[in-house]
Amino acid sequence: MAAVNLDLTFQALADPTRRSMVERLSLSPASVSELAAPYAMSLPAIVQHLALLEASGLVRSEKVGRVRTCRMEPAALSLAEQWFNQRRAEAEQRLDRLGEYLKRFPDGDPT
Amino acid sequence: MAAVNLDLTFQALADPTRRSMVERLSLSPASVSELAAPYAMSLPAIVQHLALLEASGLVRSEKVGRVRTCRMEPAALSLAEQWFNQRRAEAEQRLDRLGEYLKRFPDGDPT
DNA sequence: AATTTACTTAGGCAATCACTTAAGTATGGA
DNA sequence: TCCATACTTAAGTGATTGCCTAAGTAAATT
Repeated sequence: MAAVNLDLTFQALADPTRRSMVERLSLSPASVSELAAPYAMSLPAIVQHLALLEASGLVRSEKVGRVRTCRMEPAALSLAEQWFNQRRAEAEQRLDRLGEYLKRFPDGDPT
Repeated sequence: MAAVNLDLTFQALADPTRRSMVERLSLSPASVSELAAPYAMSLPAIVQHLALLEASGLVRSEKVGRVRTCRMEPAALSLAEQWFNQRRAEAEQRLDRLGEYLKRFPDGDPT
């Protein structure tokens, strides 16, 4: 099972190159060279980005012959999504409590 | 208007201290000292984390007297959420196309 | 067997990060 | 007016990041 951890996931997504690699792989799997093609940087640089994406669990890859094929691991994305959903839920709870309060004391502070 | 940018947002969320500060502020606004209280690190370190959270647009703060009060800026969170939704939508489209394909050629490759 | 393709490994380098301590500056209370 | 509170500014340090070039290795292709 891939290591899924929010630190590494958000870290991986913080870089525009890596985020755009994720966008590419969300469409379909690709080889390292295909993945590298759109970027001006060296292949080793791309492979380093890929290593971070794999460390975060967002991407997995396997080598067949001399070609390494990379694909998304959707579970890692959904872990991050859950974190956002929790924050949103808390914010909404807070607004609900405020709403209740205002319903009971429409003119402001009860003191 | 706060600068909202995915690089800075994910960068901000990649650090466990900052993420936990966001979790705290999702519950209610807090002063800098309140925000700093749970952590072992120095106040300047906390203020630096806060600066990054503000740079990302996730948090906004204002100073009244000698107290700076920090609160969440929900719009910045939802920008990041949208990015995840788009990735998920793409992954689902891909699976839909695969499903269509399998419906037409249930025994595999048509060649 | 020689060459090309597709990565992989190793090392280096400048910039940024996550802290630190020390020394400020306002503000508010006794 | 003195003192504590709530930050704020500045400067330094070691570790990590995001690249690079150069030199591998191993699997096809010719």
